[in-house]
Amino acid sequence: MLSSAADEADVLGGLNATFERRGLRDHVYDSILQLLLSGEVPPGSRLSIDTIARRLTVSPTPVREAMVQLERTGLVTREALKGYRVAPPLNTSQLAELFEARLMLETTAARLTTPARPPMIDELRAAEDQHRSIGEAVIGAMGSGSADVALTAAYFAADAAFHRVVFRHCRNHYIQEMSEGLGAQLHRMRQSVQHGVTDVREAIAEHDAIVAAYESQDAAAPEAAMRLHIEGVRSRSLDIADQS
Amino acid sequence: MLSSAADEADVLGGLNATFERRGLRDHVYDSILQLLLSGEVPPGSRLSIDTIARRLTVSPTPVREAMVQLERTGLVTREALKGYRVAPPLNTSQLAELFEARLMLETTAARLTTPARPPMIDELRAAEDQHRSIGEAVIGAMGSGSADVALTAAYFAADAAFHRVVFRHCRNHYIQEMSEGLGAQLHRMRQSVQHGVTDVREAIAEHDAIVAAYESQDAAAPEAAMRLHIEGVRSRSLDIADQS
DNA sequence: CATGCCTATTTCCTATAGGATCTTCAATAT
DNA sequence: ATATTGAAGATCCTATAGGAAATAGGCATG
Repeated sequence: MLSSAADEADVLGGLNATFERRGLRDHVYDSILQLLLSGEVPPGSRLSIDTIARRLTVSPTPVREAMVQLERTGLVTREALKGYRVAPPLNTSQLAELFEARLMLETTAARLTTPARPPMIDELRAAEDQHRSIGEAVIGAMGSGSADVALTAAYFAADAAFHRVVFRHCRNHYIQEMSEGLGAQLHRMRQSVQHGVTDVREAIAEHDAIVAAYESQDAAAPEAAMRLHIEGVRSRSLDIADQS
Repeated sequence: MLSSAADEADVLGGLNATFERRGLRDHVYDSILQLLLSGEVPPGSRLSIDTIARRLTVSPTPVREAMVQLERTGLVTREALKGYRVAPPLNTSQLAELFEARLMLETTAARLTTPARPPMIDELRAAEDQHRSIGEAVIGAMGSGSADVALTAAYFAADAAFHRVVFRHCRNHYIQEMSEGLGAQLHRMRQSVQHGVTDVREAIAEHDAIVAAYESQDAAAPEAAMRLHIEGVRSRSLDIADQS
């Protein structure tokens, strides 16, 4: 994500290091988002405006604006005159709705990217290689019994990157935006499930099937492969959710 | 402690119906939204924070929060240190993307509401009656050559209400939210096309076909009818857009 | 002992003020 | 005549202060 900024720094020799014209509001937004996605704050916790402002050494106004932005993503809830709270975890029915929406988005994106252009297949294959290598590391760590937080986070990031390749190439800003909107909810789900990742082998196999479907020149194959993958993730996740 | 509050609400019935505690921010949001949807402000106009604040006799802070909220809907654009502007009109490719996304949402919603429960069909039929009556008034006004702004606004509202019935009954908050997000963009499109409404007869016929499809007990019929409708709206709108 | 009421503190919400930045417009040099 | 430069005005952005509401705790009462 920082690669473009790093490239500029290489060319310009780090001249305009602090020339970002992004306003203080966006930095505050990133900080709070990172705090929420890290999972350090349990759901239902109060997010005091000026407490956050003091910890970031800014005034409450930009914090308030970042909160409005976060409210629309669904990560925080707001009650008038009572402040903001971390959104409660998703229940089973909300989880089902989330997967239904994701199934719609991913299958549509797969259909819109068929037939696939060569650069997309290259990117997809590279993303899957990354996903597979990290996934095998996760499997190795599972054998030793240690649940590495950073490793699972990297795994989820690689998985998300794989799917993002498809959305990026479907050339539809609205669908892409909807997908990113669901991304935050997905992260919220993973926190609530919390038992780590248990379906690495299945995910790798299904991703490989998706890549193969794009290469097969069959017009209906990518959408079908993507549907199988999302439905597989859904059934596996709902099983885990039912156990708890 | 929570049970007592619920009991009190039951006992008191609908006594405190209009005591919404909605903060000043939401009122400002509604005001600016109405201003934008009215079409009085041309695209690209600057939306000065404190000018709006003075006209609404509030402080700039709630206006700023409402702007953040509007920015995420795509109705206004923000440039750091340069302020907010009314979003520019949609070009042809954006229009195509918008209809592609809408096609995905509406067909999915139609599929999720099949088979239809009786109350939904009743609501749908009532919404279509409303749409038809207003549509016939629009046709009559077109014959006399007068383009009534309020009448066309009512027509678009009736059309949106018809589609909203389906989304409300598909029981998926995420899809419903996405649909409402596209609603603002749709309104923006209608302003840019601006030539009034020219496909009233086609829209009424296609809506009737949708209702008939729900009544037919054919599991695939509603989605197909909805697809035909959206594709019809798309081709008619893109034709108009190409002419201009 | 349980319940309702009252007060104090914390927090949110709005308003106002000052510093930094962009835009506009006029003047000047080429 | 055109492009550049400079300053004035307006606007945005951030910080601080005060009023209003909610929460927590203590106290009186049935």
